[in-house]
Amino acid sequence: MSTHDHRKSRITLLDVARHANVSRATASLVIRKSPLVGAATREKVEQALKELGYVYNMGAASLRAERSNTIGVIVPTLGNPFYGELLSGIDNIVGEAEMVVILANSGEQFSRQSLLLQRMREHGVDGVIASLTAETQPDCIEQIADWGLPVVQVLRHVTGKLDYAGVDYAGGMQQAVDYLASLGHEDIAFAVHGPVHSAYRHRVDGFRGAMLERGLDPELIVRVPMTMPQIAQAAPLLFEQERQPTAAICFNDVIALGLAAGLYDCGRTVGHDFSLVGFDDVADAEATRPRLTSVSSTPVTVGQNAARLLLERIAEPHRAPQQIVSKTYLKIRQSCGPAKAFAI
Amino acid sequence: MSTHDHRKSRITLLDVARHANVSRATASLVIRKSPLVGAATREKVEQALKELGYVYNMGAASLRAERSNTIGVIVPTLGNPFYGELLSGIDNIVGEAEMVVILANSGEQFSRQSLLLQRMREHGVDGVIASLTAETQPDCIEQIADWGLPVVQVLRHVTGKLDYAGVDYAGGMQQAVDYLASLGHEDIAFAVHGPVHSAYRHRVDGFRGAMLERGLDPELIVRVPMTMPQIAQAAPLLFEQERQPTAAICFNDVIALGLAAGLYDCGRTVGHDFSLVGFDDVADAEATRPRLTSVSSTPVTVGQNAARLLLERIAEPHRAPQQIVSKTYLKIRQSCGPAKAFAI
DNA sequence: CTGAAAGCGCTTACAG
DNA sequence: CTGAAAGCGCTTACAG
Repeated sequence: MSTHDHRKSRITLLDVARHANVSRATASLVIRKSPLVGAATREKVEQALKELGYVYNMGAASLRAERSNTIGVIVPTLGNPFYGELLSGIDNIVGEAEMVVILANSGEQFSRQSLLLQRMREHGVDGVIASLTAETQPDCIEQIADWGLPVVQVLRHVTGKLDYAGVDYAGGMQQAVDYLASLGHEDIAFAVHGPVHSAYRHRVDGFRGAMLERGLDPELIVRVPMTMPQIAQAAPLLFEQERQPTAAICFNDVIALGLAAGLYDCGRTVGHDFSLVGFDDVADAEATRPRLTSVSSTPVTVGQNAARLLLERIAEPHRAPQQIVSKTYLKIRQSCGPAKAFAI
Repeated sequence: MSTHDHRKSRITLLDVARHANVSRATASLVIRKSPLVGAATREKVEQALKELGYVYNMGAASLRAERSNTIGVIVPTLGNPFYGELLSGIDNIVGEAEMVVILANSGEQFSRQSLLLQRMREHGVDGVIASLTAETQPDCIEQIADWGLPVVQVLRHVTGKLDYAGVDYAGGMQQAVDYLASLGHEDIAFAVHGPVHSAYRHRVDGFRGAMLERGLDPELIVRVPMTMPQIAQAAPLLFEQERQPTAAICFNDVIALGLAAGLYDCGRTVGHDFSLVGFDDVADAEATRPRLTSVSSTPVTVGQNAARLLLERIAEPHRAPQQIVSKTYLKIRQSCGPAKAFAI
């Protein structure tokens, strides 16, 4: 193959060293900003570096140093803007540490996730941040840690033996329920969808707990489809329950936005005839009318936490597993109003 | 540092070869699925691979083979869901090729973009897909190609000397203008924001061209802010122009969604009092009421095109620069209605 | 179809 | 503070 025949033959550290009249080891020290090398020598070498247009070969360095300055990130989807923000947060911190992220998308498929994990291992990543699929068993993921590959779980918690950065979903649910209750709502639905992972269970448990605490019926849980138009069409489901809810909390903003649209289609006025609380507080929560009240789950912060946890773990492989659970906060806008009796 | 002392000492190809009673070169051939090796030998080696739990060391292979099976992707932001979909498309194709993507976010900053490009080069990526910042000059990016690093431009076109995968923005504008004109609109605004790059200019030029073609005033271009709430607040700007528009085409759906909200706040009924066409057709276009009519720019497809172009370029470095410009299509929903005279 | 040798470009002890 | 040597784990010609 002539794949690389246009590639200029590489300038190596040895070339630089010769040009500067030092040994290769010295040049290496200069590059890595070691304090062991004298100012004059450093100067000479840096000059040579520039004159020759030297490019550091991370691959070669990795091979020797057994560290690639690369971390893997596995997300279950890139369709939800929430994950874009999470990635932003991760990218911030990883970039600051002069490392680089290898991104992959599992599509919520366990088998694909395994493949990606394997691929990342072959690429020699220094660690992995993953939002694991619902099917992931604790031993599966602990085994990866046994490979010597640090893993931090993000958003979805599978095992207590590994680091985790997530969101206090139960607390968020509590905030949503408290708020609706303060407006007089008693029949509150919880609209959910998607695979049943820890983030799902924590939300459901949080909802049930908060409702029970107030002596309210915690069983008004309705499952809706995945895509926007389907969710909108499913809005009438809310009223086919045994008890008629006057408000709904949504698993995420995708559902909230979809239901808001569907309720509109049914002739309901959100914030007046019916109250709606979203979850995540994505950018578009601000763009619908009425503006969507939503529990913010601060994805950028969660991403940053996960990245910090991973960097710390890499530096200190044997410390006890850490957890950082971010508080949510309720962003009150216009989609909720006081409860009132109304006829269908 | 004891960073890696928990790492099991690695099984190498040599270990495998010994275990299978063959030479290292033979084991290497088996791994790379070369047809040169006999079935019996292959069997033996594959057995050994499994028994020892061998993990391929891509880093070592890269060093020797001068190919990392890694490609770099630089996006200007991760906040817009549009880029999430673009990444999905890239990830598909790159993953199929058993390669991996290194992701970075330039934040629309040229200096950061330069840093990232350099970093990717040091990591030895086989090529880069980049949505370049507005300040990027042709020579800057051509120089990168001179490094021997294949680059494909995505969405934003800087130079004809390198591959490009994009969208027929001018065609999309034509579709939007034609559609609004067919509804009787004559005073059509174009709402824009953000940095002035090729994708920006092509849209503006497309708008102007399409308007002129019909003898309509092409100068109703209004700049709005970047964030959702600010855009909504800026909606009245539409009516502070010399001529009162009865419709607006938006640079992207973020603007369209923001303006739709702002128009609602002004007491206008979108699709009735005022017509709105978005651009990109993101998921939420389906979720607002009235549903947003939008020019779809098929981001997943564009991502796939860019990735294919890059893989081809890597295989064939000397072929002429290619361009793949995807057609847009108008997704008609509910946000446009017939033009009619109305008093403010 | 298989083997022995060299080398990709670094970093790491070890001397001095 | 600097240098000479070894080696990270693979692939690549080159023989046979």
